[in-house]
Amino acid sequence: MAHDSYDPHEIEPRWQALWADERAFVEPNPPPSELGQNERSIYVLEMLPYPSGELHMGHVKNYTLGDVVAHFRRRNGWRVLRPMGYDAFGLPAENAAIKEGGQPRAITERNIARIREQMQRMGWAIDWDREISTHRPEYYRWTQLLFLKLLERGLAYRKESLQNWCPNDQTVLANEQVLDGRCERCGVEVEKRSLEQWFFRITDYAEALLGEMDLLEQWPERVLTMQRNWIGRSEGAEVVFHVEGTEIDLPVFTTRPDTLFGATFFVMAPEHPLVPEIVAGRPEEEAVRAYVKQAQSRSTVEREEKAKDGVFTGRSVINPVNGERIQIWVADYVLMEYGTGAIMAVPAHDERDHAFARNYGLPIVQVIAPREGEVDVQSEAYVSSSADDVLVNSGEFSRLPSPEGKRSIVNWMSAVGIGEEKVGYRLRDWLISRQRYWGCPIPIVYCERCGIVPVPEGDLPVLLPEVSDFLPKGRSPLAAAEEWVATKCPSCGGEARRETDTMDTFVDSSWYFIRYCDPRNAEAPWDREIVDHWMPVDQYIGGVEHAILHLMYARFFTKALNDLGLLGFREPFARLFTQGMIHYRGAKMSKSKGNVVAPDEMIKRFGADAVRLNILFMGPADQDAEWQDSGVEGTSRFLGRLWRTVLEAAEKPARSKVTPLVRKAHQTIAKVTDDIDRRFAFNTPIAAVMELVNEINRDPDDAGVRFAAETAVSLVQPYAPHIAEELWQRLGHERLWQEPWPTYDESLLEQKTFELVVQVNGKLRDRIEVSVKASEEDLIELARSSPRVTALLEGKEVRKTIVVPRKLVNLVV
RNA sequence: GCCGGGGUGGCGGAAUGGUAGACGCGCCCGACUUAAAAUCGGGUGUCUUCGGACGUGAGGGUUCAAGUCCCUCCCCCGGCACCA
Repeated sequence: MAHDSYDPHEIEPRWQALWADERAFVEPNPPPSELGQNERSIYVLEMLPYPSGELHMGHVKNYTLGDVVAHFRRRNGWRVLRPMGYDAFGLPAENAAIKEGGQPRAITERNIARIREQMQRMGWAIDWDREISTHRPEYYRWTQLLFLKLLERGLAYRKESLQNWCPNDQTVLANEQVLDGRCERCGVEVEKRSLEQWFFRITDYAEALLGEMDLLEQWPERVLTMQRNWIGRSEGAEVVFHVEGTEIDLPVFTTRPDTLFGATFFVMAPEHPLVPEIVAGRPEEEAVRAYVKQAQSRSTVEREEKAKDGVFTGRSVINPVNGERIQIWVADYVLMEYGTGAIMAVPAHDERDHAFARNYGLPIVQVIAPREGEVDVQSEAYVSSSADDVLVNSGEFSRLPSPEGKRSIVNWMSAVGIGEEKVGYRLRDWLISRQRYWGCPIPIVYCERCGIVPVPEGDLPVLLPEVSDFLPKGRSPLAAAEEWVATKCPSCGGEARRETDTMDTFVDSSWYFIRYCDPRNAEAPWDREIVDHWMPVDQYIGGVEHAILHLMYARFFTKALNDLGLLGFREPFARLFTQGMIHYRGAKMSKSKGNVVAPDEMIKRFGADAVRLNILFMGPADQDAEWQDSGVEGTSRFLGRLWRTVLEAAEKPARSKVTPLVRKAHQTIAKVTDDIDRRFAFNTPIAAVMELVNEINRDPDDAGVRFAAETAVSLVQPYAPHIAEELWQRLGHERLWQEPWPTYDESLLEQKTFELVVQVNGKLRDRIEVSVKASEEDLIELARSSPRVTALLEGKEVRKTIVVPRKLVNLVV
């Protein structure tokens, strides 16, 4: 009988409408009496999308992965929280407003409408009742409240310091947003500017961010490594050097206290605040001032590339371990941002100090020696962290092994009060101020009398006013909104001005996963009981590009909110899966490279199911993958084959006979279930279902055809839900999304016979079809009597026989 | 330099220490068709004297048996790096 042919464009919208009608994927919060009973509840979350007008392949991969997990869990009897929203503040909308005119708000709303529609066309099983967007007052009101909570606890603060400034985007950037001295967004080289800005004290959490990685057993190693690198913990000591002839003490941080006796000079960063005081009134003052000025005009990149230079200050410090006078220099190879902005220089054992010493003829004294052999520290620094090294020229500490030397010197220093153990971090506090318009206003007022005054919680939200000019001018466009800026001090009622900077958008996305649990709460950012019911997120899925930025900020927020008593957990994301990127024509698929394949185009041609199937069939989801133009054609062709195969099978009666096809179906259930659940592999289940369908076509008269076809449809549902529902219905059933996940019968996993592999000396010599009931002795006998084997055994003695039941026999001669 | 992840046909990739290359793409042959598309069937690692031999970045090792475990090395990708 002839069937209609597979038409995704007819099927897909119909089922999407039905899912919406029947509220198929809406998961309301449990009633208060059931909060906390969450054994069969799971929170599946994918990273919050930025709503550009266009869905891209990265989104398709991300949300289809989540979709498979969500469907799989739901059909296995779990309550699944799977929300969606938009990371809607940010520069692109503002830049679009500058370019095309209009308000960022309107542009953003338009883009959200478009991307939502595209997502709905993908058929993702999302609870749209929980939709949020970070740019709406109902959301950012609470972002502001959380800022105030952090402020109250001393975790938000304002300070003046040298910051990364992007001259293109006309705003400061957090350290995390600078790559190789360039703006992570636009690629322009960043400058240094001294500005007063708002920070979050993430460095207070450096230890927790490292230590509590234990709670993240399921995170990919590479992400943890990146975060560890970023935090950059190093153990050492802080040692105080006294500046001769002044009242000034200068502390330095060193990881090598065992080299203290080798400190032959001292270096301060050009930006060190005490440099002017040290040289004031001295003959060297002019030269030092000139050097500092020159250093400040050089970019970070320039500083690194040039030879190490510096200038003598005319002053000396006293080396506290041996009382020796050593010269103080100012040099820009010492960074103000790390440690104390000053170092003790040990040229014998540090390459940088060595280069500097050679340039200026400063003394080089060896204090570390290998246990055996000689090194010439005059020609090259001896940099080694070997436990076999010993101290030399170090007074009473000489001849101690290096690790012991470290300990002894630190102990002695803390006893006499000149130094102590100290841990240093590379991590800096998170700079959150942005001199841009389209972001969450910082709820702060500046009053001449009262200073920095937080906006009272009851006055939130501080609404973002509409302005007409978004062109960046080095200060926030909000500063031009005079009526908005001028306000009354909440504390004294006098004249005051609002903070005009907005928050980094990473603040918005550092707590959205919490809001999803209780998205319509108008009294508070969330109800803790509800949040503790769903959170932490059981399975988080997203791009590896957020390994440091978003994932570290969100971890910090969660810990801080936990310390504030607002949450009952320390880590936001229990399990993390990072997907690989999509490449096309040799480069990462991206708008800026001009090599995007629009999912929308693909849907128009092949339907959402084929696109979904293809993106996961491409390869292991955690690896980067090259987009193949012919790929979707392949999966589309498979869906056509599935369609025809199932419709033919639908005409056959259901029988309960155990046939080879029934066994194959059970094997496929086992394989698909294990792959999705335990291995988190999404490409191989598709191959397994393809195999099953091929098998059905190979033997369409097998009595198990109908069962096998139903199994194939059921197993493919998380990947291709539209065609699966349609076929399920045509097979005479109701709603497949509500159908329990198929189970397999362990006893049917084995075929009646198997192919016995016969090896001689480990080499494949023959394959024999054998009943699974054959005993070991039978197998050996069969193997030995194979004609191809007897020829090889001729005149030889079998020394050893290995039998792997139901697999192979290996005869060793 | 340090840390992490990789390296398998023409391509994407598959393989709890047990048949290397499942599944798909591409290509070749055939069927259907006036023809084409679609679809269906068959073939497709390399070499071969058609018996086989060789083959998972290179070289060693463990094992009855290694893509898989161990050692040495090469290459590619990512992170960190003037961080004291």
